[in-house]
Amino acid sequence: MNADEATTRLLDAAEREFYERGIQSVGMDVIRARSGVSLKRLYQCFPSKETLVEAYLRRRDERWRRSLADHVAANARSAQDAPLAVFDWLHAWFAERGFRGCAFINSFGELGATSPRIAEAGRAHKDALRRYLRGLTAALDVADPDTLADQLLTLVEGATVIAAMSGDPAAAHPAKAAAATLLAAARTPQ
Amino acid sequence: MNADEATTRLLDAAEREFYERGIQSVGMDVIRARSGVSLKRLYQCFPSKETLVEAYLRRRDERWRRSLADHVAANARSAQDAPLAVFDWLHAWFAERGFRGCAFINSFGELGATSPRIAEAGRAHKDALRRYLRGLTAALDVADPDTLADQLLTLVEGATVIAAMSGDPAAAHPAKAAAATLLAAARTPQ
DNA sequence: TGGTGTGGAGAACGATCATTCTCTATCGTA
DNA sequence: TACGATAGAGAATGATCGTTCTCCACACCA
Repeated sequence: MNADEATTRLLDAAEREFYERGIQSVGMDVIRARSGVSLKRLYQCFPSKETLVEAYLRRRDERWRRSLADHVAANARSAQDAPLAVFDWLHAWFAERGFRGCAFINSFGELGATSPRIAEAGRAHKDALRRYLRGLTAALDVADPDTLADQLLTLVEGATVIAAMSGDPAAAHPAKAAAATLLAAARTPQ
Repeated sequence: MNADEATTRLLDAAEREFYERGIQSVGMDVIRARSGVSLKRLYQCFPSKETLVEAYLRRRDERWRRSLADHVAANARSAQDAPLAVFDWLHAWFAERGFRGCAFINSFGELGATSPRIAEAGRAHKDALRRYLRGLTAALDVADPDTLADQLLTLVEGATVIAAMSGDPAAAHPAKAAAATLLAAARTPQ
């Protein structure tokens, strides 16, 4: 097995285990066992657990945002419809087997106070998501697209937290309805 | 020192340390040192770390919700204003020194998959908050107060997560503005 | 064929942690 | 004052974890 394949297998195992059970609950030996990569190779690819966690978060960030953007690009019928498609994608995500909330919120709560690198990875993810939503609202004819994007971001995060803790994917519905109301109100200022 | 005082000091130390640094990052010896309660007494009051964590969460739940309800009761000028007062209280909370997000979201992400009791404490907190918000929206003349309460809950959770990760208390502002828009729209169905 | 380096398996190390145990001192009571 | 129970300090225990080290097998090259 070459170093590239080992890296991929390590990140796959890390994502599965860390996301499912939390970071501190998963030892490096579990990563070794689930990836089939020896400990020596593991520490060649990632010199510490923290670097492995950071790499897991950064890869997940990219994949998560690409999946969201792809869905919105493929399913939104208009620029006005795009922000609502975000919540359809969220609902599907919430309903996935093994959904356990936002990996960045979870790892931030667990290690944000201890590890600046993990805290920063979480901030980077949220910033990128905010930029994406601003891109969607900038295409609309509304007075304050940035504030609207911040409101949508608030709904996205809130729905994710509620879906995770309640275990009910329907948490996406009030969020989508709220987003629709905000969009309509932003289009027709009093 | 009697058992009651020991319990109080233990819960005080637990809340300070667990909230600030996360649960798994704080050992029982730290709780002993910061509370001034001996290990023997500690384990008489709480037979395991998990029971201490659960007690910390339940006490924090009550205090947090009472503080919110007191603020809203004291500052809301009308039933229509009450939901917005929630976000003023949130903003003040976000600006507190040592604010580090919602203790229940954090502990859920850290240990929800491992400890059913901690997961349940988080659900209980969110359910109680939802009931409180439903109480506020039930007093309004709106078509669907329960859905409105769920939307407010989504905004509350989202603002809390964003404020924690960004470190910026201003996350309360777009949430409050969104709440105002939703309230106005609920009062005047098209 | 012999030497060298790489990789894997897993033992070893050192630290930390939850929990329990030991020893000693203190205190209320007769 | 003498005794029995209780409490505190902190050592001990047993487990886990991140990380490193040892040992051996195998492949590549002269």
